[in-house]
This record gives sequence, structure tokens and C-alpha cells, in this order.
Amino acid sequence: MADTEKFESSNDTELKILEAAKEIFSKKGYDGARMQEIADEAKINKACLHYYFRSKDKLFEIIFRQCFKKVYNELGEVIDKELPLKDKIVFIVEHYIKFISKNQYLIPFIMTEVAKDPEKLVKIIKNSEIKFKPGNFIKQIKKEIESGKIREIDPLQLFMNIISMCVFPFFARPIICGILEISETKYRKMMDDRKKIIVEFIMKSIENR
Amino acid sequence: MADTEKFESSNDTELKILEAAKEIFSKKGYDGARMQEIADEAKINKACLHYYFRSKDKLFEIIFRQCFKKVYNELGEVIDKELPLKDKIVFIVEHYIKFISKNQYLIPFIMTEVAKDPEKLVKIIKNSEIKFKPGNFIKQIKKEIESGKIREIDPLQLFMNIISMCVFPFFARPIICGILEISETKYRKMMDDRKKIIVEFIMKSIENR
DNA sequence: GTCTATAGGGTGATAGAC
DNA sequence: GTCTATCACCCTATAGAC
Repeated sequence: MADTEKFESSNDTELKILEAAKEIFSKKGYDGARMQEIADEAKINKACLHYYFRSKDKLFEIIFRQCFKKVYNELGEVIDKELPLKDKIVFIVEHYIKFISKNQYLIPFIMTEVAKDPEKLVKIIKNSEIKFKPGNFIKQIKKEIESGKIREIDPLQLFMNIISMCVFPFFARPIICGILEISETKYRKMMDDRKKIIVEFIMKSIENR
Repeated sequence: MADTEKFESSNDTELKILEAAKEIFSKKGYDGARMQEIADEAKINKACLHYYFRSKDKLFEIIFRQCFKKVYNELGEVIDKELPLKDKIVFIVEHYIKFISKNQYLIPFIMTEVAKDPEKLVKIIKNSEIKFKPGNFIKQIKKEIESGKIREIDPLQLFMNIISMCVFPFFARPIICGILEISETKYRKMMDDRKKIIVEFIMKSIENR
């Protein structure tokens, strides 16, 4: 497992390959991606790919773990912050949406493989040294409920609501645009507004009165 | 285009193939699916596939359109119902979650292809005689806002919130289970509870006071 | 380290017997 | 309509020259 982690910050060719692979994998998914295409994108020879990353599978695993860590660590970091719950929710939503906007390629990349081979992903995730501890967040929510600051709600469900509203619209963009006949520019504007709207939506929902 | 619609209710072999293809495509995605595997699943010969459905592409398009119509028409039908807004939201959430629970295979199927080739999908969607008119729903929301029954909120954003909270958790199941270390059974229980929880979440958020 | 060339295996599609 | 057999192609991966 350690042998896959040496690629964090290595030489130039490796980085070029990783960039290219990220691009192609996220556009085409694992099966759709062609090693030739990745090589072209990286402007190197196809055989070079196999020199640096023995197989398509290994290359994918490295990329995926990097991406997953990126999303995960960002989220984990935010969630573990020491903040009043309401401030934290504001922070989570804003930070997460900003992060997703900037890294939109991550979403189809992760989702495609989630859909196709969840078991493989779970294995990759477990092999990463990522430990997500929502425990603090959950405890914090429970405390606020007990003290009457927010209404009674299952903390995990609240968490799921937050993440759903942040992530889903980015992922479903093409379909929503297609069905509702919204232009890409209008959609981008809507996504921008969402930060404020989601926070407001959640706050109004959970505040006690 | 009409030549692809004759498969709505045809002979037995065709139906068996469509069932099998649905199964394999939704498990593996377009690129991951193998014609051989579909043939095996349908217990017919591979050559037969090409006899009935000239190519992999055509087969996929037919399946996808069927699935899409199913989701779409269900949702559209519910949304166009004549109901007070709050009742309608209850109805949408309950109906939609029930529908997704029963047809979970649809989600990875649609999502995988959304992620990979949105343009192709938009084309397929536009070629279907599906007309989604959220206009009524939007108007209804606007009216309730004006009459002061619910608070000010962009109707499209509200719609997006509803759909996000209903769909996303089903799709992200493997990842959420993996990260949060929730068992499949506990997750299923959570999904069951969600109907009530989402409705409550929305209602508390939009009701005026 | 980077290239060319090619092995080795699998794929979608079709021809043709029945 | 359904089968067997086979084609032409494309893919990942590797061997070996430089």
C-alpha cells in the first residue's frame, strides 16, 4: 500500500500523467478511459504510462485516493472546527460549495465509480489512512438539541440533508438544465446563490421557536 | 426515431433482453457492460442481441429512454396534481422516495451516463416526447409566497432542495455507509425515516410565522 | 527514462447454416 | 428466429532498442 503513496509530489512527468489521468478518468469513467488518450493528454508515450504506473488499475487507484482524500479532508477539517453549530453550518455549506465549484471534475469521477463498483471503492477508502470522525459534529448537534437551541432532529439526517443540497445540484446539472431548459449561465448564477439559500433553508428549518 | 419505440410491449425474447440489458447496464454502465453478459443474463445467444437491437448503442438508447420516461413521468404526474402546496410537497417526497426505493437500479444507471456524456443524454431526452412543465408548480409556489402562506424563496431552488434530499442519499449510499461506518440495515432504516424527516425539514423551513 | 513494435486477449458485429 | 463460427478491430501490457 505504501508503494502507491510515493506519488504525492514527485517528478514532472508523473505529475503531468496524474493531471491527464484525472482529466480523462473524470470525463470518461474507468471503463471509458483509454490509456492512449491519457498518454496523449500528458503528451508522452503510452508505454511510459506503464513505466510509471504499472497498470490502469493502479493509476486509477492512486488518482481516486488523491481525489477522495482531497474532498474528505476538506470536509473533515471543516466539520472538526471549534465553532458554534450555526456558524459551523454556514461554514460547511460555504466552504463545501466553494470547494466543489472549484473541483467539479471530482464529482462525476467519484460518482461514476460509486455507481459501478461500490465495493472496490469502499476497499480503496478503507486502505486510505482517512479517518472521518463525525462524532464531534453529532455530539455538538445533540447538545444544542438538549439545550433547546435547535429543534429535535436526527443529527445524521441533518448531516445528510446538508451534503445532499450542496452536492447534488452540481452533479445533476446537465439533466436539470436539460429538463428545466435553464441555460448554463443561469444555472451557474443559481449555484452561486445557493450558498446563502441553503444556509437560510437549514437555519429556518432547525431553529427553535 | 419511431423505429426505436416499437419495443414498448413486444414479444417475449425482446422483453427478456430488455430486462437483462437494464440489469447489466445499470450495474456496469455503458462502457462496462458487455454484450456477452447481457446475452447470458437473457439466456440467449449474443448474435440474437444484434438481430433484435442492431447495436449496443441502439439498445442502450432504448433502455435509457424507458428508464428516463419512467422517472420523469412519475415525477411530472405528481407535480401537476391539483393539491395545496404543502400537501403536494408531502406527496412529492413520499411518492418520489417510494419510487426510488423500488427502482434503485435507475439511479446509478442515469447518473453514470450523466457524468460521462451529458450531451448524449440531453440529445436522447430531447428526442423523447417528454415534456416536463414545472410551470404550474412554480406558479403555485409564487402564489403561496404572495399570499403569505410561505416565506419568500426562489421556487426553482426549493424544487432543487427537495429533489436533492430525496435522491442523493440513495445514490451516495455506498460512500456514506463506508465513511460513517453505518451498516446497510441501519441505512435502510434511515432511508425509511427520511420520508417524514424531509417533509418536516422542508415545512419547518418554508412556513411563514 | 522514453521510444517503437508487438504480443495476447477481448469486443461488437456479421455471415451463413438450420 | 436462433444458433455457431469468425472477422476486424481495439485494448492493456510488455519486450527490447536507444
